[in-house]
Amino acid sequence: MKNVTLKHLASKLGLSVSTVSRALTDSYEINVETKKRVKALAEELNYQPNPFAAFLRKHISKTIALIIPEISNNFFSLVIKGVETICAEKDYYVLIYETHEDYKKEVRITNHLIGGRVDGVLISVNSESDNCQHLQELVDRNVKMVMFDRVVENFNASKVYSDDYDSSFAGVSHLVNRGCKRILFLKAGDKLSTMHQREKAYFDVLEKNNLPKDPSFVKSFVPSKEIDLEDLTKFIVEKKPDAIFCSVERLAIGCYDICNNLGLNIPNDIKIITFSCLNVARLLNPSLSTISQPAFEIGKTAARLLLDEIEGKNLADGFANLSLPSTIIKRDSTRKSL
Amino acid sequence: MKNVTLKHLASKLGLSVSTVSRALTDSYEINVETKKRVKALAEELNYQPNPFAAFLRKHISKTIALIIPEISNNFFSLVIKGVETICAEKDYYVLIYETHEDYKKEVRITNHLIGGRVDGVLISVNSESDNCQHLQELVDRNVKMVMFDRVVENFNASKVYSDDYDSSFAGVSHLVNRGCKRILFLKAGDKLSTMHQREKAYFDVLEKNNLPKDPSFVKSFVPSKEIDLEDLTKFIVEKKPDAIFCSVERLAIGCYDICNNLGLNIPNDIKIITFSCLNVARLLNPSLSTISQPAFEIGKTAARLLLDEIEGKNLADGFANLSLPSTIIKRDSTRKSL
DNA sequence: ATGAAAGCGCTAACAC
DNA sequence: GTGTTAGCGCTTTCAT
Repeated sequence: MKNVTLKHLASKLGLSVSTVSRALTDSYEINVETKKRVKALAEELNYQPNPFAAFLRKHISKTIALIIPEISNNFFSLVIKGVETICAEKDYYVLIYETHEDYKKEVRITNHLIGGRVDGVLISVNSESDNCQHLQELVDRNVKMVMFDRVVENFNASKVYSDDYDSSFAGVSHLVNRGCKRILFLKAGDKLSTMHQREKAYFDVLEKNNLPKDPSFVKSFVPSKEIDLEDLTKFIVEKKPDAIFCSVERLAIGCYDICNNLGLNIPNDIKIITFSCLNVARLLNPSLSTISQPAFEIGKTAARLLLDEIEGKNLADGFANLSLPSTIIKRDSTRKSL
Repeated sequence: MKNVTLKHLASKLGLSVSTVSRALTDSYEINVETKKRVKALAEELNYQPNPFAAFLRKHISKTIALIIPEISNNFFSLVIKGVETICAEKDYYVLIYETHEDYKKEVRITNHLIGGRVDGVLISVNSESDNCQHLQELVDRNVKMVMFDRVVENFNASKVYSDDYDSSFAGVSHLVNRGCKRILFLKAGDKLSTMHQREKAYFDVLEKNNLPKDPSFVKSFVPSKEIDLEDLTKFIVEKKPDAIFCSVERLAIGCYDICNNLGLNIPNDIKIITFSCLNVARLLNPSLSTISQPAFEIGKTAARLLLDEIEGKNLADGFANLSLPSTIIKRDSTRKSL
């Protein structure tokens, strides 16, 4: 069975291609009866317009790209869900790309998008680079862009992120309130503004509470690599922390494993809190205290901003800059020690 | 900045469009020097071919669709990763669609794909329907298809799934070996062959061990809905099981919560084993025994089959039918009772 | 109210 | 080797 085209419909109906096209788009100039006939046959043969041909004329693909570091990650898969929700409503299609935290892959992807494959891009940048030329080029070629979560501070685009500073401040303060004095901060990457915010909050809490601010208590991990558990174990043994503030879920999971190995009791020996959207955090042993970013909302908000921009419903005053609140949930991993 | 087209390049170089096109595809008929000049300029201006125009000529989009019930699900997000891995290698692009277990959405999606948007489709069908006309229509219009995990038995397409019967048999046998006699089976949906396999294995184990085969010990949940915890609680209270065999992770999580509420100890009062790809299963309280399907492998294998089919590297003998082995991991939730 | 024809950017058959 | 031309399926002037 061949695909049904306008031409087919036209010849079957004894009409011209252009009439059929107009009938299907409900043009006011077309006779009501004709419209009915056309639509009936289109329905019957299940005519589906060829999106590529339409694009070539209109330069609108009704497709956006979603560029993220990793799909199998609770945070990002919730973001995807949010994006899909909005795009489905507005009949946009979503192309998902993974960078695996690799700058080169990110460049390859954005180059690929230059050809005019998509109307816009939602991106959470990789954590390894601060060079944004490839992003600028996309924007220059009129591909709309909205950044989310991992945003580039000095880049001209709308941005949606979470309240990294405030929620980190609350998280570390919670540890201090539980009596912790030797708090490690485990970072994922050095270049992201999100990480800078979290680190700043960490030190500010220490300062506010007159606790020593020791830079050697901060350790940075390369997000694209497996966590080096041996290395982390050494670090923990050496620093003898009474708490760990993790900036990503994977680090907290690693800490759980290490504490189990070392026979350290959570929370009596060490308390742990982490950024995470893990839905079974309450069922862990012990249940894990989390700072949960509003991933689904971030996805929805970023998608809405992007589609508005694509459709010209632009904000009068330049770019949006939205911070959405995270939720801090205190569970047993930061319970008072016995 | 306008997008760079072949026309631009051609006029800048004083060549015809077709020469430029051929130079870029490394046609043997083009002068080496010319090729160099063309490629240099293309590089300089970062020329990216318009994929829509190319498609319109060649009817090859180098894009496939991946249709799954849910993205934020450990199993499916690993499948996505597998698919992406293969497709990235071969320079194919992946369009991800979610059905949310909704038959109508699935039809809407497949209709959308009829227009010629993709060269092929990877699908894990929704669990609510047994009508495959919409899938047949896609295939009829020459869109290649490979089914994975949730396959339709009597549909003509290559299929990749896991060893549902064998792994279920092993899982239920494990419970019986631990001394369990009142084992509940919690199903997700009634229409999928995967569920039939799992159910058959469940009853076969009971029969083999001369345990009563009581159909009222099987309960079916609608996968698209939130689990009704009250209802499930009643069921557990009424049946007084000593073990629960869950066919999806969400059900096991629900059981954990219920046992916590009822003050039932896992594994002493009730043992639990479930199909799941949860990577923190070992850290739950108690650690959760799982049957883990090879999600990443399933994704890779299905993608390979599909791309081969698209590129005409067809299997001589019709369709592939591959079953990949799951891994059963025995943890504390099925530990011997004290 | 309908049709004819041009053109989106690209490829490929056919000249020369 | 390179240019000319037609056409993929669609939308959109411009005619009628």
